[in-house]
Amino acid sequence: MTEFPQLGLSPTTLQAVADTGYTTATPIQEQAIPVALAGRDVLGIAQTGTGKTAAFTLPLVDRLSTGRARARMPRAIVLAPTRELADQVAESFAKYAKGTKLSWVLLIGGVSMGDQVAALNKGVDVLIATPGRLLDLFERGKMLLTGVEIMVVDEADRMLDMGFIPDIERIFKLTPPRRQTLFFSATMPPEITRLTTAFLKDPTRIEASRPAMTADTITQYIVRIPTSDPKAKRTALRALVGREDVRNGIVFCNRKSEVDIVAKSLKTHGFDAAPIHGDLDQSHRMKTLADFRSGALKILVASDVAARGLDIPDVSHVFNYDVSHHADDYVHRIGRTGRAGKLGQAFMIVTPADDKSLDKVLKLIKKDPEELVLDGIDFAAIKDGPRRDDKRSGERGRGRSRSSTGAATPSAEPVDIATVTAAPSSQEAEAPRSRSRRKARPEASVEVAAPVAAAVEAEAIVEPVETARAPRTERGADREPHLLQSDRRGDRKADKGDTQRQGVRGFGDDIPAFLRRPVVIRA
DNA sequence: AAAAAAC
Repeated sequence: MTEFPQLGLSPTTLQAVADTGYTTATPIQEQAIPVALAGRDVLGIAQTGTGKTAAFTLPLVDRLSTGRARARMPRAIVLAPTRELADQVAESFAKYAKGTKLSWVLLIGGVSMGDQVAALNKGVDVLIATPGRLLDLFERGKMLLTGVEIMVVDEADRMLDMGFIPDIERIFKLTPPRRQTLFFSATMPPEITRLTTAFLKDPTRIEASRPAMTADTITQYIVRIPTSDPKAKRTALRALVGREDVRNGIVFCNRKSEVDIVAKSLKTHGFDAAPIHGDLDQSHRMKTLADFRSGALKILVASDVAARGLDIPDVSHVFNYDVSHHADDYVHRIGRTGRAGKLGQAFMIVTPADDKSLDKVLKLIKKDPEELVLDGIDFAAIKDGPRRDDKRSGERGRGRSRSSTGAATPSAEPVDIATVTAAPSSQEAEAPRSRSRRKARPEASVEVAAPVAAAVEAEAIVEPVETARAPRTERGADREPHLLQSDRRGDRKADKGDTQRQGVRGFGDDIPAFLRRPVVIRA
């Protein structure tokens, strides 16, 4: 048990810590803070919930508080994989840099650049950033990174998953080699090891005592249902959420479209729920998360954007509406509950189609969660019941379905107070032959107006020639403007109508016949 | 089978 005052932090920083109410350092803090204060590199193998953020924020604040930033010359960078995590780090700065003159700015995408640029111009000590926006601003000449004294990389293995490693590498190279680096990752796959050997100097390796694969504070349950029909799954979910005493809970889905549908279904049935995923605009994401944190929102329906790292101290329930395809995602998801010594419960709805994924999860967690049986739901009736018109649009997993989801009418689905009882063991309920999910949507083929599709084709055809003449820049800003405007997202809609008249760009009046034919792209 | 991240 180490108390914060023993770690060598300055009185100002210690005061800020005291104000938060923390007195005892976590193992990762206890080990990393003295090393970081001494100016040495740290390689921290630790997951969220171990106090990692404070482990780098505190020494960062302490070491930077003596100097002052110049315009466009930040002194430190903290990189995080998602916008929400970056924001979380910024909150940590707000707490711990309180008594200092340090300034910081959150550089993330999805929000206007104006304030970010203004802060850079004025001079800001710490950039807390996602890689894309940081590089974007750098390329626009908004800052120099030659004055960076400390660089922090958080959740490096997740950055790897997300394909950020080249960006991280690039940012490393833009900062001076003599900088101090604090590098954190929950796991150390080879690619991450390569990065650390290339960019860290004689780092002190610190391993936070590996928390058990899943914490003992989390009780896990499996809820098997006999069909993977989305409507049946939603019914099961609502029954489950309804019978639990949910103070606040997160429902995880595998797809963004499903997140929307499930959130809507819960709302329609009177639950206080809201969706969060990467297609929602950033201010909306932030507000939803803030509401959930403050308790103003009870149920967060989320994609895996919220699976890792988010630190919400007191989540009572996690519901896995879908089984994660990657077992480690499951561990991260349920890790949103049972935090800070609190008790949590995690449920996973399992359909016959999930066998493979479930096996992987069970193998990883090395536990055998108790099985619950949802009584009182007639799954066969849901599946085979009278087909309503809007049902199909609800299942049209592509684009926005106009007429809401099958769940729009409360009476449509036999919901209600299904009772849940512990099952003796394996359950005999045989799965009615589950209609193959993907086949059930011929709508998934999309008819595309000829010129648009043609433009898409045209890229493939013309590109080699263009490339030979003048290599494109990586980031797309300087693409040949006369060719393919239409594959840029924002332009697509506009072009659809226009190109009909204009023909296909780049072909003048001589459009090959095959480009004029309607094209069907299969999903 | 997916999600995330820049305009």
